[in-house]
Amino acid sequence: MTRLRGSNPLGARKALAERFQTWSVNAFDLSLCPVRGVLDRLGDKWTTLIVIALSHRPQRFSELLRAVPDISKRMLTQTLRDLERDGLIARQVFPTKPPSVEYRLTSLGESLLEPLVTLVSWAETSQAVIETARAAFDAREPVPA
Amino acid sequence: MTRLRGSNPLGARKALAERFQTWSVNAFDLSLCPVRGVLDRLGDKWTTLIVIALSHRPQRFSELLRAVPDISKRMLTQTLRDLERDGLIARQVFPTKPPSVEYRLTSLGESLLEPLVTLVSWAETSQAVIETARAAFDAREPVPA
DNA sequence: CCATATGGTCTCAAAATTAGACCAGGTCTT
DNA sequence: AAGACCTGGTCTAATTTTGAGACCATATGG
Repeated sequence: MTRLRGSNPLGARKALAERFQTWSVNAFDLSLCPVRGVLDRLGDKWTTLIVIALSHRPQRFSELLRAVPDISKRMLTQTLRDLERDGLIARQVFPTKPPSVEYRLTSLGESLLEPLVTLVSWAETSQAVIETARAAFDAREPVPA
Repeated sequence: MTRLRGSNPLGARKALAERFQTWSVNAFDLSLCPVRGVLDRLGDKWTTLIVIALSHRPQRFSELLRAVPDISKRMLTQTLRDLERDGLIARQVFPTKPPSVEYRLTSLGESLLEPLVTLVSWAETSQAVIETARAAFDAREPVPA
C-alpha cells in the first residue's frame, strides 16, 4: 500500500499501543494514570470549544457566552475557572464602568492548540464517513420513538 | 528553547484560528457546526479511554470493564454502542458457551489513533506544568473545606 | 446443587448540568 | 428622573446524566 511518512495508522497504533502497555500495568487506575487527570478535563464538552474560541483572540465573558451559544453561564464560569486553575488561560479584569473581564490563552494553552488542530482536522475529515455510519446503523437498528 | 520543526504554537494557532474563522460565522451553532457532533462524542470521558484500550488489541466486554476500572457496565455498554454507531468500532459475537462479544477498532477507529497520540503526548508532556499551576492556583485561592 | 461466568438490561440513587432569577452599580433612553 | 440595559457572576430549583448494583438466561465446573 501507500507508505506515508509517519501518518499511517499503523504507526500511530503502535505508538499508542506502546504507551498503553506502560499504563496497562496499572490499568488506567485513575489515581495512578496521571494522563487521565488531564484528559478528563479535555473531555469536558465545553473545554475544547472555549479553547478554540480563545485561539481566535482574547475574549470577554459575555463574548464567550455568545461564541458558544448553548453553554450556560454557570458552566462557562466553571470551565473558565478550571482552565485558569490548570494554567491554560489567564483572567484579567479591566476597571471599566461595568468592569469587564478578559480571558486569553497562556503559552501553555497555546501549546494545546497543536494537538487540537490534528483532532479537529480528523473530525472534519471523518465527519462524512461517521454520518454515513450513523445512518446505516440507525437503519439496521431503528431507534424507537 | 529548542525550535522544533513545525511544532511551534504559532503555526498551530494560526491554523486553528483560520478554521475557527469559517465556523465563527455560525458561532458554533450545534446544528450548523458538524464538527461539534464529532467532538462531543470524543469528549465523552470514556470514549478516548476505550479507544486507547482497543488500540492495544480487540477485547471483550468484560476485558474492557477490567481495563477501564471505574467505568460502570451501563456506561460501557452505552459508549460501545455509540462508538459502534459511529463506525469507530465493530462488534462481533462468538457463539461460545456463554456467548462472548468482541470489540475491535475499525479502520476509521484506527485513523483516530493518530490525533489521539498527539493529544496524549501533549497531556504527558504538560502534566507536570499543569500540576504546578493547579497547586499555585489553590494556594492563591484556597478551596474551602 | 450451588457457584461462577458470559453480556447486558433495569431500577433507583447520586451527581452533573441547565434555565433562569437575582445582584450591584453605572450608563443610556425617554 | 424613572426605567431599561450593560457588566460578570452567583444561587436555587428542575432536568438530565451517570453510577451502583440487582437481575436474567444459559452453561460449565466442582
